[in-house]
Amino acid sequence: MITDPRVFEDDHLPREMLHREGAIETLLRAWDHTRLGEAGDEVIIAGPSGVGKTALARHTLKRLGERAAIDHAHVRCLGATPATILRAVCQAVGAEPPGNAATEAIQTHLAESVARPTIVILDEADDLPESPALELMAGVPQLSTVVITHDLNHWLARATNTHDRYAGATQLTLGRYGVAELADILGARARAGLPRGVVDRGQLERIADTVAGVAREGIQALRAAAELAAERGHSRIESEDVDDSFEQARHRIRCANLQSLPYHHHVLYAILFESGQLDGVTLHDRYDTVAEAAYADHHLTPVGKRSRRNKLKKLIAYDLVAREGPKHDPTYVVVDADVEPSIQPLREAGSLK
DNA sequence: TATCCACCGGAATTTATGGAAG
DNA sequence: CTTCCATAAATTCCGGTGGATA
Repeated sequence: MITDPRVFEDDHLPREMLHREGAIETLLRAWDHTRLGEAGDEVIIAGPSGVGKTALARHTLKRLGERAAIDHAHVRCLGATPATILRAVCQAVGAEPPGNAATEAIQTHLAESVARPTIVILDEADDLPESPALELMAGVPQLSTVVITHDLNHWLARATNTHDRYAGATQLTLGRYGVAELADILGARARAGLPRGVVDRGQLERIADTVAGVAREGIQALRAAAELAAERGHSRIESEDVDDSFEQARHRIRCANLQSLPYHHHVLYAILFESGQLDGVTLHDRYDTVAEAAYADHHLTPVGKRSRRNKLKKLIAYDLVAREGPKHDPTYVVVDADVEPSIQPLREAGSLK
């Protein structure tokens, strides 16, 4: 049923950004100087997950690129070190620095390589305000940044070193879409990626309403509904397909999340999956008894308790595991029993008591 | 109520690894 | 070949927290 799968990819850029006209104008104004060869203003875009902060920045930058000579870079900053960020920018302007240059050497290298106005999108920049990366980039003429974060004030409050620079930035806060607005957006995706007439306006509005205006979720739900309809042999999307689309979309994300994690996480997940739920003490005990067998034919070795806590936290962040019960001694439970572990490290290590 | 204990999670430190320059 | 710089993962250290116990 899906005629163009790319339309539903997370990083797909639509030809038009519906209902963000004002924001686009604001951004273009902030970058007006680039047409004179100067650096643009600094920009901060804030708002909740999945409302199109990144898409807005990329889309507007693309438009700007059609009429001005600029370079741009898109850096995902989550967990990135200052050197990693500077390196990514270097790469975007076509000047790879030596593989292990000192951080300051990379900055010098970058300053020499930037030949025209350059705009750097610092995506997932919530942890960035304290980072030396900002100061280093501030020292490069013709370079300006777009900071993307969830909470504008929280970010500014922590930006001590570069506060002056960013306090004067163009600040944009995006909210969740209204039901009608998001339905428009979903309609555009449907026209681009689905056959005519397989979904109606009422269904789009229902999706938009259920996901509470979060575009990313809405788009994935629409895709899931189309896939379910195809599996069930429907010639168009039925309401039962919409019913099940949300769980299907979440399920897919969870499976992908689990697959993306390293082996240690899989061991912990498999242990939890075996029982469905465990308290912290039993979980650690179980890990200890099972560890040798689980890691036997693996180049990795079992990890200590502190590290297990971090893995567990990651599993929780990925919505694979939840903590329930009192804060003190909570129970860890598998969120989705249909997400199967990829390993069974426990078979040969005896059964549970 | 005061004290104790086990776990949580932030921060600093250690360890392993790898590329590049001298 | 050795040294320098960097990253990533894991461990150590430690203060905070909340339930249990005397």
